[in-house]
Formats: sequence, structure tokens, C-alpha cells
Amino acid sequence: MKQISYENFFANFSNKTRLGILTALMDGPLSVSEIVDKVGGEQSNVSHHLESLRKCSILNVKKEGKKRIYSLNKKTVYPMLELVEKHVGGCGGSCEECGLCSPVGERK
Amino acid sequence: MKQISYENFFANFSNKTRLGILTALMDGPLSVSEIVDKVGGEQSNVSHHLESLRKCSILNVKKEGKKRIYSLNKKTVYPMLELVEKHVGGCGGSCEECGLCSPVGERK
DNA sequence: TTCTCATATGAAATTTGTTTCATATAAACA
DNA sequence: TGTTTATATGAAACAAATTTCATATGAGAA
Repeated sequence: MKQISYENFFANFSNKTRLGILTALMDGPLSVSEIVDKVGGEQSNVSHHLESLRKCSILNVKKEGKKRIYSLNKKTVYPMLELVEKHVGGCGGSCEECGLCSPVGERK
Repeated sequence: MKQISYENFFANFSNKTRLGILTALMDGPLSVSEIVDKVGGEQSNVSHHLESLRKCSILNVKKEGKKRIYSLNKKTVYPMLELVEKHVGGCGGSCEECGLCSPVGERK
């Protein structure tokens, strides 16, 4: 029954693989193997990340036969990302320092 | 001229010391030494974190004699933290898994 | 049942981030 | 100028997070 902190919550958005998972799920719910296909990398690694995201209720899961279907908590995720876009807007979308000036997938 | 990513942006909220700095600045702008007094730890460490926060425009700086006065980008920081509070609200404020159920300072 | 497929889990290996330490810079002042 | 104060910076030491690897679990099909 470990309490998760703010740090923990935000950490779920501060990693390329996890943002990839979130992006993948924007088109709708997916099973683990479908997510792996989309984001690439090891199944076990994706699984670890899914666990972390789920623990913070950033993702939801349901069982379906032997599959687990993950879906976005849109109510939290979308406003979160929009806030960042808005923040970037504040520097005219061409800030050299902040630099959040292109869609999620195009960044490294 | 390095472009900072979403990961980078969120990483600034996913660290205890940096959240401490943000909390300290909620009462108004402070100089580096005042921040150090409030959050504790090495001056150079605080300085590194300030640099990181500033690069993402989460903080602003202005010179004042030999001091540097840092201030919150409230427009971004407050909605960000409120969003998390709201997210927690979704589990009634007593979720065992998500656990973001008490003020910033009281968590570990 | 046994086999296969889908996913999870734990621990070791690796990578990345944080902290500390020593020192640099820059402003004010004697 | 030389000294003190405030802050920044780079690199090494240290800590934490991520990835991989090997294997476990669990559901459905043969």
C-alpha cells in the first residue's frame, strides 16, 4: 500500500517510452502486444511501464480472455499535455530554451 | 540551442528537490541563497536545479545587484499542480495506488 | 492434461539523473 | 586593486531509474 507522490506521478510523463505508450493509446484501447508493436522494444519493458502508469491511474486495464486491454485516462492525460502545449505557446512556439515546439512523436 | 522535450519538461516536476523549490517560490520571488535556506542542501545543487527549471521557463530570473531573483511561472505551475489534485480527486482522495492525497510538503 | 500464447515479475546489467566538490565568475565594496 | 559575497559551472562520485534477461503465471486450445 505504497503512497505515490507528485514526483512519481510526473515521472510517468518524463520518459520517452511511457510517452510513446500514451501516444499509442490516443487512438483507442490496445492490448499489451499491440502496444509493443507500436512502440517497439521488449515486451517485459513495456509491461513494466504499463504497471507504473496504471499504478498512478494514468491508464486503466481490463481483462479480455488472456489479453489485457489498456486504455488512457483521457480526463487527466489530455489536459496535462494541453497544458504543456499552452506553456510552449507562451514563448511563441519557437523558444530556443524551452523548445517544446513540435508534436510528441517528433521529439527525441 | 538544444530543444527540450516533453520528457524534459515533466522531469522538472518529478524530483523532490525541484518540487521543494517550486513550493518555496509560491510565497513570492526569492534569491538563490534564500531558496537554499528554505529547501536546504548544497548551494551548487540548488543552482543546478534552478538552471534546469529556468531552461524550461518554469522559473524566471532577474538580476538584482549580485543576486539573482527567481520567480515562479505561475501560469504554468499552478494549473499543473491543480491538475494532479483533480486527478487524485477522481479516486476520492484516498486511493491506495495513486496516493496523491496530501499537500506537496507532506509527501516523501 | 499438456501446449501455446499473452502478459507479468524479479533480479542483474546498464543507462541516466542527482549530488557533491572544487573552482570560476561577477558584482559590490574597502 | 584586493577582498568579500552571491551565484554558476564542470567533472567525479553516487544514486536512482530503465532495460534486458530469464522465468513465472494464467487463460484458452488441442
